[in-house]
Amino acid sequence: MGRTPYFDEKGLKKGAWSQEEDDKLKSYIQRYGHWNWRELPKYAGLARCGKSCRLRWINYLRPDVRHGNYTKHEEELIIQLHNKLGNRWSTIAKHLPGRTDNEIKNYWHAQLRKRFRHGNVSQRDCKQKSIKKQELQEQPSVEPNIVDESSVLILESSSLSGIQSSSNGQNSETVSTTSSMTSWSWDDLEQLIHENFWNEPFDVDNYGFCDNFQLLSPSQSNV
DNA sequence: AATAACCTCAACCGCCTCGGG
DNA sequence: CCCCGAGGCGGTTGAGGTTAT
Repeated sequence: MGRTPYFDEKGLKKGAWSQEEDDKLKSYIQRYGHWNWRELPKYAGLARCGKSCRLRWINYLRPDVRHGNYTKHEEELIIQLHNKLGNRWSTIAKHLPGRTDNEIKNYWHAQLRKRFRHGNVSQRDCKQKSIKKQELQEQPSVEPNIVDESSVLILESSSLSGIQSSSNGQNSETVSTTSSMTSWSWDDLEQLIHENFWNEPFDVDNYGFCDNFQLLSPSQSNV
């Protein structure tokens, strides 16, 4: 995947990175660090702009970057955090160790696309029909901050059972809850996120945490 | 088997923020 | 203050892969 490599008018390479470029960037940063992104490619022997190098390192080459499927736990966290924070992907990413803002953003948009489809309007259809962004935002069924009952099942876990989606997507002191559930402050949520991530072993295929989740139908979830 | 439709995600673009001069 | 450069961020694009017809 990725874009076809090409050179711009300044002779800088754009598009997909080659293995050789990856190796150069990685070994340079591991040896000298990224002291100046604009100057770095020159010293690393790369015909790339600094921005491109920075993105490649942050989103792909960094040793602590984790790729692969999202757990139900991560999925729920993203939904909850997005409801709380909106499109602040970098902030959301800070709560998911090993995940990058770009990756989370992509994941979220993939989820949104499912919601589009449930409303019989795919993003691709929208693009092809040149529907303007503003027009999209005016459609109630595609409001990104509202958890769509028809397409997103609210996950209930033993540890997160009190957390429900905030319906307005705005920042508030507590995450809204159902009437029978306890309120969660933002601090509680942050603490929970932190504890779960560092205490739970990570294994995508055999993630025991998932066993604690119970899928609720929209009517059950009382959203 | 061929084609269209859809999905995924790496990468780019442009704007914003912040710090230094 | 104001300007400028660098880094950071969010939105968007586009190409390859997958699934449906």
